[in-house]
Amino acid sequence: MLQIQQIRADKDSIIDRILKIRKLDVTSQVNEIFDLDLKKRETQKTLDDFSSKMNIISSQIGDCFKNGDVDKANNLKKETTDLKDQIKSLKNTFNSLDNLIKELLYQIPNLPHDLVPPGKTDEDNQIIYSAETKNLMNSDLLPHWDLCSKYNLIDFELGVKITGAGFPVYKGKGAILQRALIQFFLNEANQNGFQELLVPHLVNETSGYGTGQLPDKEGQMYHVENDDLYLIPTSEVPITNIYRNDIIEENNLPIKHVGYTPCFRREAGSYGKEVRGLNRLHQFDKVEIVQITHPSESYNTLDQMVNYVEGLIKKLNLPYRKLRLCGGDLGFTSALTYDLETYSVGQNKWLEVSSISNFETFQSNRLKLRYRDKNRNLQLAHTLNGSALALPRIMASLLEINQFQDGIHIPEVLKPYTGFEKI
RNA sequence: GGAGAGGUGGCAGAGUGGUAAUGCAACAGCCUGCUAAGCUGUCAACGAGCAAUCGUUGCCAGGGUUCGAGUCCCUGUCUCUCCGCCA
Repeated sequence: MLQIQQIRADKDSIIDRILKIRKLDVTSQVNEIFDLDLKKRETQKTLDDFSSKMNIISSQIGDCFKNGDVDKANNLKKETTDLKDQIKSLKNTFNSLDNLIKELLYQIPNLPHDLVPPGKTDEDNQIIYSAETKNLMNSDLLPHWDLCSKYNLIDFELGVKITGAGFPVYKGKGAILQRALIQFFLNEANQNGFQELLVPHLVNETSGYGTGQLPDKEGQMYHVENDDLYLIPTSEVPITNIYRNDIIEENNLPIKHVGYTPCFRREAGSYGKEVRGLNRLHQFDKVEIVQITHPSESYNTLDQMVNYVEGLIKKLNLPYRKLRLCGGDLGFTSALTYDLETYSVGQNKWLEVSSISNFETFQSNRLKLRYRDKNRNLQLAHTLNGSALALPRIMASLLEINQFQDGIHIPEVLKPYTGFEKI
């Protein structure tokens, strides 16, 4: 959530920027917030004055009772009745203004960074690097779903039987390969200074708001109504929320975590070949890296994280490309996002395997995640996260590009983890 | 799931209706050959003011009673103990 101070200071440039880069018009919401904020502060001033009067009278009454001056006390009591009503109604006004402002603030997306290209759809994303794919195309190559049934690696039908579409069952070497990838990603992250966490797969409503999934993506999460808990759509939610309401000493920054969890997404509205095979699932595995940094460091950190994830893809020998997301494609909470996509030779298309974002203070403001600076003042920290990596599409690309007459060859770096060299 | 007890600042821990003691830790300043100690202040949110500063709020959350609530009442929630169930 944007800080109210930003809107007070410079609301027009916020409106401009979101319109120009994200192609989203928030004029009326921002102006309304601005006006309501004025009213809110006015209300607080009167409320404070009245409360102050009330406090003074109350303590006078206390003194009177101590001195046995009951008549005077009773007279003073009469004075308070009016005051009391006014305070009550001012408080109601204040609270409803406060809630209105919050609701509206929740609807304003993050301000895009200078590097974000303007644009509406994924066609406006900037391609920063792309592997050459011409030589890779070959109509004999099978898509991964065919490979999965040919070698009995993943059974999509079985998942339908026991749960529903989008919940595949991994079998035998398919399951082992999946586990090997997870282990590989976790070990690499550990070696790069990310502390590993194993976190809950369900979170409460507050956590959902903390990282911004709520209210923006309400319909995308599975909701357990009996206990009012949500299945996590990414481990970003539990990991970042660990630091909700926390104050971190400046010299403990940056904080670096890695976590593996399954992720659950309802993916309402998805259909057709977009959801074929491993392309889009309701439950999938992901290793996620999260960092909390000093504001002055967050963009360096973002670059490092992107480099790190690129390194993983390179070690797996997968052709990939790197995109800088345009305003329209940029997530609600993000200020700058890079996507990494690996090439699917069996489908002749790019698959998003990682999304790495800097949220600046957008999440930390909601989370009240702060650090204490050199002057002992509290400042909002910056939060970042990225997939490192999302398993299903890596699996898809990997199976497809390593298919040969004699089977599927396991990439060199994974052999120690799988214990076999070929499927 | 049933019964009981409890939730107070970074931590520890007082406080049963009069406006949050005290200790430890941390930070800043002062003081003293050095160190230790000592003294003073700070340590949450919001608002007003150029500022020193001032006001309001804050004792798990939300309501209520009262001139006044950490304290009394109601609801929720979490923790602990006992019982039940269980990998």
